Amino acid sequence: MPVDTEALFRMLSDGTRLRALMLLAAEGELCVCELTHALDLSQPKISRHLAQLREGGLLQTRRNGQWMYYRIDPGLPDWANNILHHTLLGNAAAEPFCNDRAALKAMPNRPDAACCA
Amino acid sequence: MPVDTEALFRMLSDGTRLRALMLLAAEGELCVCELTHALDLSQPKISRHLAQLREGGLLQTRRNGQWMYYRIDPGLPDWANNILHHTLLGNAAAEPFCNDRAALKAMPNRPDAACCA
DNA sequence: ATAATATATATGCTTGATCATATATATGTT
DNA sequence: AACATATATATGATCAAGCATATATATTAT
Repeated sequence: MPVDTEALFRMLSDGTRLRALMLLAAEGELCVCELTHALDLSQPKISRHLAQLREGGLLQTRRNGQWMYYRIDPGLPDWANNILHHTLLGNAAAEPFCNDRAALKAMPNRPDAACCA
Repeated sequence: MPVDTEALFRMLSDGTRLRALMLLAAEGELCVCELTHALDLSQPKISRHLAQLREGGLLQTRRNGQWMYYRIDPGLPDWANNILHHTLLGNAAAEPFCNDRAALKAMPNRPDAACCA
């Protein structure tokens, strides 16, 4: 199902989902445990919001062993990509988004997605 | 008070507010009765959402006689303007936005804002 | 000029719906 | 068994709709 305008903004209107999307927009692909660590939130909370984003057509998933990787759906329409892009541009340097990226970089024992993509 | 990212998206996540904002983005400045006619919704409902948009820092008002005119706050930060701009670009031709503009054009006895701006 | 009325807009109040969180539990992988 | 992830349920909070009503401005009549 395609993303409609109102639904996209509803997805972006929650802090947890917005942080997850910005991190994914900046990093490309992340598993649930990386998002849980970077945003410092409970795993069920993250998982639930990721499921919403997937059901809403914003994210795609890929299983790699025990890890479930999420990425922004590459088939999003241009206007939706533009909105994500400008949101990242306008906010990447601000809290909490910059802090989330720093926490991700500092995460010990990150599963290596590149090895089996 | 400045607009923060999450609050902006919360404003855009409601159909009535989104339609009002798109119409204002396209037309520049409109009074409550024009919005009420174009969106074909009750006056209290429109007025409620316009008040939210004003309190959220997205709209400014100007009284002209018995009419209250609303416009998008010219002092919005660039990233917020970009988001409104791309949202309009990506959706102006689709329902319900195109229909709202048509209904506005067809409105009889529109108050003339230009005469006393 | 005052009073009465009409029009435009805003705002309490209540109700029903939606939504995010927390906790607990289940499923799937190594 | 241990880890990663998902889901079910309950609860509290937020939110939008509808209605009635209040305020402000304009118009008309006396």
